[in-house]
Amino acid sequence: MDESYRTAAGQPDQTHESVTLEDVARLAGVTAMTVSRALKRPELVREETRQRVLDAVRSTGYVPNMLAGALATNRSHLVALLLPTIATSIFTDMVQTMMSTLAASGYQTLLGLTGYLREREEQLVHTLLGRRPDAIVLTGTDHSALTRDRLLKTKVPIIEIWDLTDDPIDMLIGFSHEAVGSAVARHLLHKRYRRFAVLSADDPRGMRRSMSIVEELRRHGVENVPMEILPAPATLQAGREGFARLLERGLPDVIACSTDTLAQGILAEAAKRGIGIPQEVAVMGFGDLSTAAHVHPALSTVRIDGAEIGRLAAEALLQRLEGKPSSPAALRVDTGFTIVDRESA
Amino acid sequence: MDESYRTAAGQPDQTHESVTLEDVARLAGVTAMTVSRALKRPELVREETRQRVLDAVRSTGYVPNMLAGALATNRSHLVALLLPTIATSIFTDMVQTMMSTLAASGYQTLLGLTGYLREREEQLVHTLLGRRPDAIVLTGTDHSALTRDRLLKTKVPIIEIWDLTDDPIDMLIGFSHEAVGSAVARHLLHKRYRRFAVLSADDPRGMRRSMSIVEELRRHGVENVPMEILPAPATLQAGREGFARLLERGLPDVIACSTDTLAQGILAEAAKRGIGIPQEVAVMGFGDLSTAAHVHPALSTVRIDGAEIGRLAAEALLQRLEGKPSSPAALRVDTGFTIVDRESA
DNA sequence: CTGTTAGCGCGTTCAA
DNA sequence: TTGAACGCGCTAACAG
Repeated sequence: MDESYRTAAGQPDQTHESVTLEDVARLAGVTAMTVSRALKRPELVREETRQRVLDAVRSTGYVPNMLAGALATNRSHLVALLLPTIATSIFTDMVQTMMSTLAASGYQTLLGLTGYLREREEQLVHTLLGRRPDAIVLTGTDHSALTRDRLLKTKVPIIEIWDLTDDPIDMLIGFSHEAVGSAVARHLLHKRYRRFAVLSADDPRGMRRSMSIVEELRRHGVENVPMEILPAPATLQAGREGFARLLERGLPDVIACSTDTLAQGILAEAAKRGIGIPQEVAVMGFGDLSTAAHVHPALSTVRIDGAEIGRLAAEALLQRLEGKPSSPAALRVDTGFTIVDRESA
Repeated sequence: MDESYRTAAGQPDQTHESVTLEDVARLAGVTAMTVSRALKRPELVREETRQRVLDAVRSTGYVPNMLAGALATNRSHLVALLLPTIATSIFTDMVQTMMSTLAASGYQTLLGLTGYLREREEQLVHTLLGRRPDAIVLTGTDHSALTRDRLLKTKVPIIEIWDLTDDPIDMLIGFSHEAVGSAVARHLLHKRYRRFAVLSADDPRGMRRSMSIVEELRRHGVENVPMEILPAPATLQAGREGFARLLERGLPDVIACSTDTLAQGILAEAAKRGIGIPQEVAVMGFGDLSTAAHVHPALSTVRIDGAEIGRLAAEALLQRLEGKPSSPAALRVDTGFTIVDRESA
């Protein structure tokens, strides 16, 4: 009987073994409440008892249960971060900066990878909402209708980063991909290139940058710019393949890439084929400041400052979460970008 | 009175606005418990009531509060993943694979970045433990004494990945960095190079690979191998600088790098200086399968399969968390590595 | 098949 | 300065 009853539990015996406030309290000869205060509001507890409590904490190895804490206070100290992928270096600087800034204020980051898929993002938003994050960070501004709805209803602070739009869900920090594209086009025209080509990964923002290049060129009378599109995320190998395909359509003066990684792929394939970069073909990239800074001496590129986006986003969230009740105005920041020419670098 | 009472709350009015089981239950004309069952164990609920419940869920926009659920069941469905950094591509494949495998079984990932710092890891382990994760994944096997202690006491399943050791905390999936180093050395000797150099980032495992190269070379009679060490994480720029410094000590036949990124830095600097790779200097890298697969046609490299590590780790965890109570034996897997020569590729 | 009771661990809110 | 009672939202266990 006893035997069968014990095994009836089914799940492995996850004995609730963890030390609780109560355990610490008993050892310190106080109430759970006092222990809680000693840890969170030390100034409310007499020095002596506080010491007894801290000793008890140490000797028991007590670790506060944030699940319970979050449930009781309705503050999870969790920030949900939705990112397309970490397979490309483009976001790494932003992520590192945002995470460490948040961590410094006691917030942890719950990461969700969308793979540039809106349905995935939709599902992730739903699941992550279950953790009751104190804030949500979304990459991009293009979401499913359902996602937007859910998010607009929530009172959770939301930041969309890495893009601009006229109707953000809440806060917004990013830059215009159309502006990047046309700036690239004008830069290349200014440098007197004649025969252009575009190599793009098919992620939404990369495509917008690329299309914007094409359109700006057209506005300046350049038609029929060859363009190759490869599946996201952009990889070295994709860059090599794309370059090979572009070559079949003739050697251009310059190739504009949606990302530095593709540009580097071109460098690799060019080395293999003995094509001189930038003598025979110039290459232009796009990327995060820290990774792009020294990409390759033969490369020009568009730099964006991922770290700044991460820092601004984290600070805006913290302001909203911990700041004074004075209604925090809607935030909208254009972080801009910089064109770095290999010759001027 | 009423007025002052309301503002006395201090914190911004985080009105507990979220829909609860109770709300749904009321609408569906059942108990909270029935709603819970309808969602988690549908087979225990009559089809008709189940439908009523689901309708109520939809019309209220109910999202289960996993904080409360976790507290009640002592299962958080959270996996803590401690990683040195995401600034290098070396871990990305592992992370993606692990996260998606876990996500498929309803587990979310809590990321902690240690920056290769043991104190940081120690602190992160402490904080993350507060979330009561169902499992913990650590990168590497070298932890502070305190971290080890804490982790050994916990009953939470733990996996150390990306390395091997004789006394793992719990489960272990990785490969030997000493073996990588000596294999690289033998490979290069076999290819008849004479003048060697080593370029390494100063992260612990990278250093072990590099030192192992040097030692194996010494065992074969090659002494005084020049070695440059750069701060972690490895970047393109670090590779360029390191290469420049190595050149000051004379041009070697081959340079072995602790990471592909450094190797690519060498390629960039070599291109700038007009040094032919691999004609004048051969370069050897090290990296994750998917990113290293097509690094550069001029590069040889050591491939490790990050995706496999991620998959194995996730599956081992799931097995332990959801598997049959049959005591899950200690797990230890050597995932090995492959040397890929540019000529044989 | 459904409801009731109790408790997960913590913090808010009073009272002492 | 400290304690007692209660509730956060959910689910295990048992009763019906």
